[in-house]
Amino acid sequence: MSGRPPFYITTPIYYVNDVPHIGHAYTTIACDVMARFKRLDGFDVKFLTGTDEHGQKVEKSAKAAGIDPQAFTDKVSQNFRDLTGLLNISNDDFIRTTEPRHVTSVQALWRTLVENGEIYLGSYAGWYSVRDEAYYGEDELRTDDQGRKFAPTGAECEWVEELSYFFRLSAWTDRLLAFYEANPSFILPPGKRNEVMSFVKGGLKDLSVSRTTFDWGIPVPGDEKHIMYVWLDALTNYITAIGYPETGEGTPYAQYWPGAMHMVGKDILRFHTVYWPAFLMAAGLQPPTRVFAHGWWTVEGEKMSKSLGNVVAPAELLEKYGLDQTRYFLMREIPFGNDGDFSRRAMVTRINSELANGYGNLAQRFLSIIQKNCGAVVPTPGPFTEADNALLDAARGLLATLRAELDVQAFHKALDALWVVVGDANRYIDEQAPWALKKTDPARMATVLYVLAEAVRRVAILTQPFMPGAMAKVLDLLAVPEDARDFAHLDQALVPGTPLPPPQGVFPRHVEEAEGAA
RNA sequence: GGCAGCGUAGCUCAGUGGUAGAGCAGGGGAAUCAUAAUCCCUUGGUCGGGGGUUCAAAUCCCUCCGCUGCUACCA
Repeated sequence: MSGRPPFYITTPIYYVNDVPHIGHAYTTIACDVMARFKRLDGFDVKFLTGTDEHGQKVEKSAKAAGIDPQAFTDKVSQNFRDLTGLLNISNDDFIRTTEPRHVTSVQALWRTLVENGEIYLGSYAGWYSVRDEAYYGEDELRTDDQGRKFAPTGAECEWVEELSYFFRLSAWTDRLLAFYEANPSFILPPGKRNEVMSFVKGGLKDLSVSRTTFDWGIPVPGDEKHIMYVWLDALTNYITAIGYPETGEGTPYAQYWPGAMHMVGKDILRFHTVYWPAFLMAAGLQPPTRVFAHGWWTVEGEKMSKSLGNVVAPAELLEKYGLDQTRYFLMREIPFGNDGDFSRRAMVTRINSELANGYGNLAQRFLSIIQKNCGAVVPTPGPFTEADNALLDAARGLLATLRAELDVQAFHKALDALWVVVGDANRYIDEQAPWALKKTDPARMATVLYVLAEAVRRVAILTQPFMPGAMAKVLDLLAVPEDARDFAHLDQALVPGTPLPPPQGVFPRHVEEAEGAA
């Protein structure tokens, strides 16, 4: 227990049947930036990611691979665990829906819902596509000359009737709308909130929450022929990880819930903003605080797809462009929440123009003057001029700006604000021209270099959430102690006389190698 | 079809009533500490078309064209 305010952030649990791609990396990196920012800002952070491992598709894939589902998921889940290492993700936990703690949690939630009269046994009938794992409405289907029915996806459908448990979602329409009204920033960005609200306003039907057509899932307590609906299973991971069903005082649940923020792709927005709050409220629990739906990346202007063969593997990017560069690009290139395009050209432009030329070169130029002319120690400043204070004030103002931007997940704006100060610093060094002061006024030169070092120290501390590796290097170059790199130490200025190591490039320029038209 | 949104400089976008903006790209210049990086100046738009309200519209209203999202159990 600590007095620090709690902050709980989650990625979706990734479906193990997928191969990790840039989209997974994007979601996870965004969460990592939030988590690191909040930690540096003094919050007690819990950051969760993991894998979703149940369902008919997994069962089939396992069968196709000739192994049992558990062995199969053990194997593929590791792909996502590896991804967190690759991306330097600071998650505190990695949950798998096949873990005992999760089975316990989901079954407890189920029992509570049953006790509360929110679940009843009914029967579900409709046109079902095995391939799509989905039911379709009569009006959606196409009938061929032999009377066979086909889904819009082209998959053949069959009439299926099965016993199923239902969740009384219809009863929650008004209470959900009231919840959205009372919590305007529950769903971000605002456009998505409107979509969800208009969907709910259209009225909700009860939701089938169990299946009997396959086995790979969590059994319904007391009626084990039934497997729980995948979303009831999957969504519950967010409270499993904080110890549900233990919710009493002093538990992680009591500490972190309901102050949770779920980061999701726009495709799974409804499950998180309609079903999930309804499940929770029906169980007498509170909905989370924030669900943010981000957009999708295209690649060189085209939709990413297996058939096009243009799926971008995270490892490939990291190898080619570097980890922090990739993290920076993904957070900077498009307004968070919008769709955007990933292009090699844009990537290289940002790396060279903003990282290498803008930031890296700035550090290199004043650090090398210090190295050569100030005895390789933090210079001793004299009185500050108006120009000095202007730059320092700009750097001092960043914390408030970043807090406000990250409060609504505006990562691109946060980076933009940081780079405004980088630009200020580049103008400042040109205007002050310390290389000229070297001969005319060494004391003034020392002041200018000190001001630059201080400004860059602040910028570097605040940029850590986005590029932890590179910023650690910058802070090393400024000899900032490792325990003085959180936001509480922003006002702890550099100490004149502190020895500085020889400067090293932090962001190398990216030079395209000659290569084929790949 | 219904609901919502978008269409502003070559590209990506900001700007929601008061003489059109940023970054990148293009052109010219300065400087030389630095990763041939930086800084300054600059070319460029009848703000999708048309109509209306207003002293004044990219900004409000109507209409047309084009594009996008959502429209339930498709990870």
